[in-house]
Amino acid sequence: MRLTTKGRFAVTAMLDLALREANGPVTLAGISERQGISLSYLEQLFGKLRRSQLVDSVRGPGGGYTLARTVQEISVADIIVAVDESVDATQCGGRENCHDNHRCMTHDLWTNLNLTIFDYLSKVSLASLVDAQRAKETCVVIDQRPQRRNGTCSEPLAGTI
Amino acid sequence: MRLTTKGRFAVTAMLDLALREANGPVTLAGISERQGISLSYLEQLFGKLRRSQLVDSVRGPGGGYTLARTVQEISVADIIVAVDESVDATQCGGRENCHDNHRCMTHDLWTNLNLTIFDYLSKVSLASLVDAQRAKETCVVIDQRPQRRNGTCSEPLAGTI
DNA sequence: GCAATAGTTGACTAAATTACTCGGATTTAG
DNA sequence: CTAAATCCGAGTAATTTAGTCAACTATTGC
Repeated sequence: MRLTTKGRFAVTAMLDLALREANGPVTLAGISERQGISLSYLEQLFGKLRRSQLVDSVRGPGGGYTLARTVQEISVADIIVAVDESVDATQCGGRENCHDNHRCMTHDLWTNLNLTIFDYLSKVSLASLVDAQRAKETCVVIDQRPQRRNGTCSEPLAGTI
Repeated sequence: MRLTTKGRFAVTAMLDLALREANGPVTLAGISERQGISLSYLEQLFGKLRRSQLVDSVRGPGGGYTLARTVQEISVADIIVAVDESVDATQCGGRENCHDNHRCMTHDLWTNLNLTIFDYLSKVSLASLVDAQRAKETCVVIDQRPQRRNGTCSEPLAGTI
C-alpha cells in the first residue's frame, strides 16, 4: 500500500466517473477537462483500471467508460491497488530470507501496518464518497449545463498533512 | 500524508533506536549495519528527525542518537511527517482557490482521507511497536553479544499489498 | 594537546518513479 | 467515409529516492 498522488488522481477520476455515469459512458476528455488531469495520463490510469475490472470501456463515438461494478462494490483500496502496483517487497521480502533478527522485525512491522491501512481503505467505498459529495450542496452542482462554472465555493480546509 | 519507502526507512531506524537506546546513544553506523540502510542516507533522515525534535544527538566518541521523548510520546505519524515533508497542496491547494466545483470536491475528499489516515498513524506509538516486537521471541533476540546472528526465523508473511 | 570518534552540512549523482507527450491503431455511431 | 472515442507503445522531462563524497565541528580518552 502506497499513498501517492498517482492513486489520488485515480480516485479523483473514478469519483468523477461515478458522479456522472448515470447519463451513459463518460469520456476521458471530459474527466480531463473537469479535473485538470492530462488526457494521456488518464489513458494510462484507465488502462490499469480496466485490466483490474473496475471499469468497462465503450469504444467509438458516444463511448467512454462506465463502472464495472456498483459504487458499493468499489473501494478506494481497489482503485489505489489497481494503479499503484505494489513495489514493496522492500528489505527482506521476496527470496532473500531474513538472515538478521531485525530485518525480519521490520518486515513484519510493515506488513501489519500495510494490512491495517489497506483494511481501512477497503471500507471506504466509492458510494460513500459519492454520498458525502452529494450531501454538501454548497460547492457541488452536478449535471447542469455542461462546463458551467459558478465561482461560489466554501473555503478549502487548511492544514495540509 | 504520504506513505513511501522513505518514511518506512525512518520508522525502521527509529524502532531500532528505541529498542537499544537503554544502553546509551546509538550510532548511525550501528543502525546502518543492522538495518541495511546506507549511513549517508541515515544522516539525511536523522538530520530531519533532529530538527523535528524527535531525537537528540550526542557528539564525540561514545556518542550517537537518543530519543528526545519517551516512546509513548512518539508516533509513527510524527516520524513520517518529519522525513516525508508534505508535498501535497495538489490540485486546488495553496493560493489557487477552487474556481471549479469538482476541483474543490476532490480537495475536500483528500483532506479528509489524509486526516483519517494521519489520525490512525498518530495513535500508533513507538512504544506499541517496541512492545509488539519484544512480544515475539521467535525471531527477536536483543542486546546479546553484538552482531550475533541466529538464523532461525519465522516465515515472512506472504501477500504484499 | 592530539588523535580518534561521531555528528553536521552541503553539494553532487545515479536510478527510479511520476506525469506527461506523441504517434498511431482500432472501434463504431452517424 | 468520417469523426469520436478507446487502445497501445515508445519516449521524455521533472521530480523524488537513495546514496556518495568531502569538509567540518564537537567531544572524549590518552
